[in-house]
Amino acid sequence: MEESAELVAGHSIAAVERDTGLQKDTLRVWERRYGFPQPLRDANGERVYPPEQLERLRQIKRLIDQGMRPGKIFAADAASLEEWLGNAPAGTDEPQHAEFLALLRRQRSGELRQNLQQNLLKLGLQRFVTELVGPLSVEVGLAWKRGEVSVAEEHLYTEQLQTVLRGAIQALHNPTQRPRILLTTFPDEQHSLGLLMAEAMLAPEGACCTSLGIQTPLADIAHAAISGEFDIVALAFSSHFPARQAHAGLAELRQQLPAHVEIWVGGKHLTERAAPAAGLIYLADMAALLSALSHWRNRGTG
Amino acid sequence: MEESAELVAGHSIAAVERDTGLQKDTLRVWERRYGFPQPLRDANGERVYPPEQLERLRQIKRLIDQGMRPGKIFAADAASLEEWLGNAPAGTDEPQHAEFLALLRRQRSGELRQNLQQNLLKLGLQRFVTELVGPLSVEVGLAWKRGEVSVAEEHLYTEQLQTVLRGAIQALHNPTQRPRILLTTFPDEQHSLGLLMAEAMLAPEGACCTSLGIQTPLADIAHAAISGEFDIVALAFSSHFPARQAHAGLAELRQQLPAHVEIWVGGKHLTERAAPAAGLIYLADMAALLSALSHWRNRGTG
DNA sequence: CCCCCTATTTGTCCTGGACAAAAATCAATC
DNA sequence: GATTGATTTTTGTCCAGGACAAATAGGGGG
Repeated sequence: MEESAELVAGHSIAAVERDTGLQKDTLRVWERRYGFPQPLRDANGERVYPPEQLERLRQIKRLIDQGMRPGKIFAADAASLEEWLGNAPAGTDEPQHAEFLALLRRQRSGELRQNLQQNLLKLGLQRFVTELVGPLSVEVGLAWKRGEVSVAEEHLYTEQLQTVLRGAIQALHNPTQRPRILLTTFPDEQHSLGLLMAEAMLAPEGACCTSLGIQTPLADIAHAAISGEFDIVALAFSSHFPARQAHAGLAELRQQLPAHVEIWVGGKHLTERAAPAAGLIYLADMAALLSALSHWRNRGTG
Repeated sequence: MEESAELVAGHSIAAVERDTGLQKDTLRVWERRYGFPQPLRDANGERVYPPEQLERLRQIKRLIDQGMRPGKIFAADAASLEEWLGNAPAGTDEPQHAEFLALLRRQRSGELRQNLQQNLLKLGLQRFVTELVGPLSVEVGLAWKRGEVSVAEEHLYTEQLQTVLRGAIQALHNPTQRPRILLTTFPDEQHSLGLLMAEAMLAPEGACCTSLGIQTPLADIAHAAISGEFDIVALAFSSHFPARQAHAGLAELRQQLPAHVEIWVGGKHLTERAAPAAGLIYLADMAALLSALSHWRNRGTG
């Protein structure tokens, strides 16, 4: 019922699904439409994927995650595929970032954290976020796309950064001040760093931040905001969150919340596209959080 | 391509797969063979599962995970099914837990964290985990199932607990000692608290823990373990992770890792079922981590 | 009681067709 | 020329119903 061992021959379709994240149906329909992958068959007629094809599928998945379309990928030959994987738009590596990336690639989690901690003390929390963490996270993402950093190493980065940021935020928590801000994301959103960075920007300003973490259902966000008497609901969206889904959800949330509760929308790709929905405040970057905050305070007192 | 919202009508087969851990093929073949579930159909002829059937499927999955066979379950009537399920040893609410739950329901995140922090100081990190956090997390989960606690409140609990645990762990990190333990979960696993609790148990013992957080692809776990020269890979599984998927993945991981790297498997429901896969060390609870650790040390020095 | 053989149960895989959401392309307007 | 709206193409998921092997249960010997 389940492949076992599979000594050298290859992998079952279930194993490929596990390893690549591509659904079984997708693998079969690709084979039918594009002629790749073209697995061998065992005695029972079941697909057996050789290791090379699995590796190629992993690469293809990476390209698709980057937004490339299957049609183009399968039409291309091996040469241009290699090229796409290697086409680093060479973000000018600042020397500081190169150092972090080197630590990451060598899995020196302790040193990495120490280094982050030192920079936090040197820069202060807010500049730490805007000047170091923001750009560095982008850089790590790019390095992952280029295949220079593995998923495991990206996770390592996230973990260490979480520890450092949470430690700093914890010390600043002030439960009595205003505004009261509820931070969270929609369901399907996987990335929590944006929330932590936002909290790190707002906490030193004396805002009372409460984070629900990622993936809070819409109805729960609205209910929590009302019953917790929050002034602002801040939503974070990572760059590949479907814009359509975001706008639909935001419209519904706006409707469920009383007008005096502001909704802050973080996520560069949502601000770029002109989508001037009423009653929403779009924030292009972390610095914009500060102006939005002072704006709220001026309004409140003025 | 993907269901969204699904206001009240019901759930797609993909949603049911996500929620129950039962594969799409299994759901279809049950319908064919046993006549249950019997989902409605939408305009396009696709299955739409009403909430009651989804709930029943969840119950059935629980019974199967306990070792009961589908044939018996589907042959039984509703009464005896209730009876099978009813033998749950009603968790006696300790007064301390009631207090935490009350804070949670009133969204007093600050007081909640303070309270957790005080208990941490009072009990020490390891007893804090085994005596308070473990039982309390189960209690919160049950309260959620009973509808007494919302998703938002559960998230709030997770966030506060993360802050407290990470703060405590950070101070203990010791990068030079042995064994070096890599902590993470398989893809599809959503819950990170188990990892943090494990780290909290191990760090005071002088183990060098590195957490990759949740959802690390199999190949990346193996690669990171080897290149990082880890002695142990510890995987956490929450109670509803599909056992089948877990065992398949563990077998493959065992194959990809050198024999001298131990694999520790955390998750009560995986240890209950007799699944004596060779080369894996099953841990029924947090306390078992300590005996596994001393076992490793005796072996290493003995 | 344990071990081996057979029968049943049960989950996964298969094929090939269909369709809707998302993306891309094209058309028309300010 | 750029933005909006309609149309076409691409692409992932779903369906039916048949097949088969691993897992389990049942039945004798030793």
